[in-house]
Amino acid sequence: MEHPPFAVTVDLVVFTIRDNNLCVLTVRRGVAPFRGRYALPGGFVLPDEDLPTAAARELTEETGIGAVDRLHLEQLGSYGEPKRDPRMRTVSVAYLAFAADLPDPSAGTDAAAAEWMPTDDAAEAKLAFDHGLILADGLERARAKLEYTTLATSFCPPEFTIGELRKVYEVVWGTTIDPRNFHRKVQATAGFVEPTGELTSQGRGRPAQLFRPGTATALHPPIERVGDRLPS
Amino acid sequence: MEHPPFAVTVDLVVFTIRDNNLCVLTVRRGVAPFRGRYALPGGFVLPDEDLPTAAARELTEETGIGAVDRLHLEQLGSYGEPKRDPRMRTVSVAYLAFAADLPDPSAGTDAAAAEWMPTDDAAEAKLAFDHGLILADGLERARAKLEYTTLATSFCPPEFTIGELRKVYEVVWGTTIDPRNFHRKVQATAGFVEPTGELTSQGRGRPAQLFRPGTATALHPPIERVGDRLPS
DNA sequence: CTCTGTTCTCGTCGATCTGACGATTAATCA
DNA sequence: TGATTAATCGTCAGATCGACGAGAACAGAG
Repeated sequence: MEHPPFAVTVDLVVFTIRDNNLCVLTVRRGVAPFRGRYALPGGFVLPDEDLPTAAARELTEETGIGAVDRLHLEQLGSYGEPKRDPRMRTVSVAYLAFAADLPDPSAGTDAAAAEWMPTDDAAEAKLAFDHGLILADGLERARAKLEYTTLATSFCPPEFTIGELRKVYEVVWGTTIDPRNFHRKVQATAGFVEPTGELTSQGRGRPAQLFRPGTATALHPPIERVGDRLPS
Repeated sequence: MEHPPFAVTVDLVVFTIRDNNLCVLTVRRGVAPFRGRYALPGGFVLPDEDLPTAAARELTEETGIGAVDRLHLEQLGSYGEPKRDPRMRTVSVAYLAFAADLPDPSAGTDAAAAEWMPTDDAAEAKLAFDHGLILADGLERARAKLEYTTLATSFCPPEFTIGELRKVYEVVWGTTIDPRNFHRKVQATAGFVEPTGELTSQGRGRPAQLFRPGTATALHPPIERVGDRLPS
């Protein structure tokens, strides 16, 4: 039994929240196949490169997002359907990333093709290859992760209010959450957030306390994903 | 940018429970590298084969376990560290499977090298390649899955008692669980188990009701993984 | 046959958590 | 100044959980 040659790629599902919308990072393809269609950023793994390294490199190359920024990166899964790429047999290892709101990737970098697209639009845009499936899997993973981990803080700036953190849950889940119960829950979970001792001075309404991410990574007990689903 | 050639393999972490022990399916390698060492079953993906198909095929070829048997199969993750296989650059897609107690794979099949090994022994046996890492990831995934899914029934025969189901949790988690609270919890979760209406006639103690797996796949709320950790 | 040990099954009780929601505080906006 | 908005603190009833008591129904020992 020989070992048939495969091409191995990494693809990235990078989420952020912009303007109260969950957005995914996309690139417009300049070459066939799927020329002109939107796709997830990604590319071939180099001969001497680890998979997470390849994911980080492709992200930087195509979008200018560097390791400098606070970024969560985890493996999502692999996709190897024989005809997923009409050119050759490929297996793609998908990675999932959560990013705080970042400057437009198209400004000032060599990756002018990259842009943030609301996930609703991306679902309708018929992404290239099987990237629509990968995006759907990433979305479900992201929603599930908010339930039992502290990763929602990855969507926030270094210092944030509990209201901003709640907005993350509401945007990703497409629900509304009672501010009072959420506030109680977050405060009661040791290590979720740490107070900085300072207050916000902007926006309307009563000023809010500022918090930093805490040291905990898991939520016990989790934050249940229920509530009124918004029409979207 | 070219596409460097990779070999793509599937590796399988197959768990079952034998004699009150969580066991993993292993094969003894007959060729270099790692000749004579134990490894997870697996092999190369064929040119026109989907990844889950390759996993199922390798499982049948190497162990005789067919699709006939009740078996849960899910993707665990991919491993592509450049030097994980000294022969060539490979990426392995690992799959995780839960099986009910099955006959010895070495009996009557062409896969005489396969055997069930207690996970504790496997952790000490220094598996070939990075299979020790893959096993550890599979073990953690399996333990987590029992918390919030109904997959514990995959370890049971088609009809089982609540006591047998509880034993699955105890063995996989290495804990003891209060039989009365577990009984209440399982009964209160709609769709977890369905009564067959019959009783067991074997074993000591009061006969127990027999159950089938229900239609639910997720547990809301989950069964918390706490309790007295056994020394093991 | 009786006793003992084992396992299944049903219940109770207090602590904790949750969802719904009232009320106050402190800012901005008209 | 009054309306609006958002943050924060409390209250309360219902659900759930862990710890544990108690009875039921079997097998095996003496």
